[in-house]
Amino acid sequence: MIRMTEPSKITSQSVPDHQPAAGGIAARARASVGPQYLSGLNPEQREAVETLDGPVLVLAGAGTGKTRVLTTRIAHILSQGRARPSEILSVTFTNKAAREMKHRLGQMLGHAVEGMPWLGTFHSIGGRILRTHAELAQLKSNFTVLDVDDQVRLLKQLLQADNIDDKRWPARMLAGLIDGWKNRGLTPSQVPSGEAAVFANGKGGKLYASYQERLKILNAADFGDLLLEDIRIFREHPDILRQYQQRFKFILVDEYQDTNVAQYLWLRLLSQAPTSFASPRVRGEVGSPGSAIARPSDPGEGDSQQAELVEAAPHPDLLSVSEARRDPASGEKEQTRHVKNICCVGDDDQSIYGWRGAEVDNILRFDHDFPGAKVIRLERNYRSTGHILAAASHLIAHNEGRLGKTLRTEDQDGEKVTVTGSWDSEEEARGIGEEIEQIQRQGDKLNEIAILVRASYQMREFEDRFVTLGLPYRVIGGPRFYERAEIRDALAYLRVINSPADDLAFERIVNTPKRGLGDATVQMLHDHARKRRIPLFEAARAVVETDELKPKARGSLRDVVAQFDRWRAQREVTSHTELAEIVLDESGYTEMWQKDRSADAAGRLENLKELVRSMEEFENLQGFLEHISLVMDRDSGADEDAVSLMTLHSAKGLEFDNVFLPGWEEGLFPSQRTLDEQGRAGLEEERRLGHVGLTRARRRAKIYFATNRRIHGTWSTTIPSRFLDELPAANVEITESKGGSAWGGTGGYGASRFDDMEAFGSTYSTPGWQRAQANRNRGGGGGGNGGRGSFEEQASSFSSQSSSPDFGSFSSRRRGPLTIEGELVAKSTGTTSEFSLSDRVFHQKFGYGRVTKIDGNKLTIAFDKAGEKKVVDSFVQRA
DNA sequence: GCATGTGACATTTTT
DNA sequence: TGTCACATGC
Repeated sequence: MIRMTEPSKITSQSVPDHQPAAGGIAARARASVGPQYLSGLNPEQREAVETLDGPVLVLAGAGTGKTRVLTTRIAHILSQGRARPSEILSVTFTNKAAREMKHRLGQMLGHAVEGMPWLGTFHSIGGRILRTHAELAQLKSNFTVLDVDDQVRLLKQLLQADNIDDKRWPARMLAGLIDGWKNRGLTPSQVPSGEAAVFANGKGGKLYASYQERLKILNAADFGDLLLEDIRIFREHPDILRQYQQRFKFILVDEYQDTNVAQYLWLRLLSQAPTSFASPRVRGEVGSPGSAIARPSDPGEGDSQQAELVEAAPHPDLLSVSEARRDPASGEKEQTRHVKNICCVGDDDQSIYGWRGAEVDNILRFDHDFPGAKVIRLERNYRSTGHILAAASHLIAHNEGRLGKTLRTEDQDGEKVTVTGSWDSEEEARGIGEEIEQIQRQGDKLNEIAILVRASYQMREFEDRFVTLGLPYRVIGGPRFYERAEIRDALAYLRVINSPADDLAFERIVNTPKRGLGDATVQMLHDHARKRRIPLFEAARAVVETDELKPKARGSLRDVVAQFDRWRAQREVTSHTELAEIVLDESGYTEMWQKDRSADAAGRLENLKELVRSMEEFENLQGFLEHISLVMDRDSGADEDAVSLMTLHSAKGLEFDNVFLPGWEEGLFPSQRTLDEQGRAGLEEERRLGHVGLTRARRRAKIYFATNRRIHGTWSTTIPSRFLDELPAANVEITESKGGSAWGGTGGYGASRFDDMEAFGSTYSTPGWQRAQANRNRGGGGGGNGGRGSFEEQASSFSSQSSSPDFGSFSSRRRGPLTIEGELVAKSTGTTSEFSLSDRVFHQKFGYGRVTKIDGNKLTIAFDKAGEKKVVDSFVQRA
């Protein structure tokens, strides 16, 4: 799997990163919790583990064993007797990371993990703290955590109530703004008025305030509140803060580069050593809405933001904070004398969530925020071969705002990173498909192959291709489990049972499945509820006693109310899992999906079962609902051998032997939109994304760019990404597109295109091309003016030759047999298909259809919804 | 209240 | 191009 030059260290070093060492570390650690667990560490890792006192920043480059350091550090703290498990606060961003840490700790320590109650995500721990002190945030401890969808629906109602045109001012936008404010630690009164004014002609701030009010009435909190309300409580109740400060002897933070301001503040408050007296400083001195402060990296925007902030929001917290940030002498030293043992692990070069509020600044300024901090760099990479690492390092070196690390490996050079140009995105997909088959023939597992795209719309082409090839693939990412409609519906039923005041949940399911209770009815209920200041459910109960509704709706609504009353009664005598089954059944919800003929109905029913199954892990309905929105993960389902298809973002933290990186073109990657919106900072983040992509690869990294890409239906000509020029020539090899050669042969297209392929290879790094880029960057993407450089002129002349290079026009020019499809048929065609013409079939992705043509094991199927597709017969089943 | 048509719109997404 | 949200018509 991993080849390195020092065999003796290989196992000890790299195995825990990939699989449990058979009876190794875990067993030894259990036998005697001695220093054995330290033995496999390199000197830097060891230092990161053993430096227990004071603030520590571990800059852990990609593949340098960051999780290992974190878990070993915890083991070390415990084995040294410096703290009990319940005295260690250990936060991650994702449930996956938290689980991974628990798992590894379990291996090292046996059962001690059970006693690590404070290892979890920021939000789950924040939520836990908030539930403990809910009343201080005007909530009950059983408050509901709203997801984005609920959030938006709630905001929509507020907009309507305020007569704001939600076409012009979409609720989603407001949700984004509020989220952003919360990410920055700003309560409604703290939002700079300039910013609050950008929405709906100055109503933004007021809407934020009324949104918060509504949340309290609904006994609900959104994700942002889980941290922001903690911060507020900590600030307003120093005694409570002190309690936590005393409890947590050690704090560990994973992926520190991804923390936002709120998370920073939260950590910062908790990381101060408890003072014996209520500190008069706690309020003013701690914390900083850092993003409101100028980033050193983008002067223009930052300055104005800061000016605006200071001028517009003379909130004591903000002012003292910005001063503290700017002037290290102002009280900060004093304060940090009391900073306790906090260890943050992260990699500024992998900060790719700036657009979501992550502050690279947090990591860049760590030693400023925590003076006296020890900074330890992990630079030895145990993952990638030399060429890959060199390419990634060289690329990221073009960024200016970074702390700087030099990754090194003792691995061999391996294969060079390849860069391949294709005529268009279809050819790119064909070429990659072919290379994957080749890799597969060499005996590599499909599980060790990943395609990492910048934007999810790129996936489609690959999916189509893989479906025709019969190549198993899985898409990673997409909607999370609890975000799926069927799960949210089911949860809504349970929420209404658990908390009759949950109007959002009630509204969601009152007419799902359809019961003839449409907008008019719901509107009526709303009026009633508002007039009498009661929840919707109670309004419904009252309204069915009147004759305000038509008989049909009235009966229907009466049934709903009666059902919920019954279910609530049953709750006392039935287990929560059973209750869930009863509810889904009696409500007609399950039946609704059983009747549904669309392709994903079966999957939805499966998800519902999975939901009920997952409830067993919780003691009761209440406990389940409290955690569901925070800990429910999408199912990974990595058991079968398949190629992974995902965005660069979701690839962070993963690794594969073979990594394909398509779509390295200006506009797509780096994304034009990011460039437009974030300027240079955006470009650097895109570059980090490229760095993340490359460093996912262990043995092979392959980059692609196409000259023509279809974006939203129309073909447009693109130019290769500037990042290609930033790769080091010595570690990169320019290759030809395999997909292109499939047409090989004679005649106009194939030949000229092939020539052009070579032109790509040699042209994209010429001075002319460089100049073209420089012009483009300066000139801001106008139409085809002169002086653009040879490459694009060449490219656009191609596009005029073929205004629409779609599959049809190509295949009609095709001469010889097409090897890709030929091979496919030949491979498994010995068996004739078990299907016959006009058979009714079902396909996972396309749904139901009828077979219209049979060619060996290859079927042409006219799908009811998806139209005509060619599909390998093993992918469909009889309907 | 529901099915069908029409227009706007299109990154990345831990919790 | 394809999806999704809304509006119109039955």
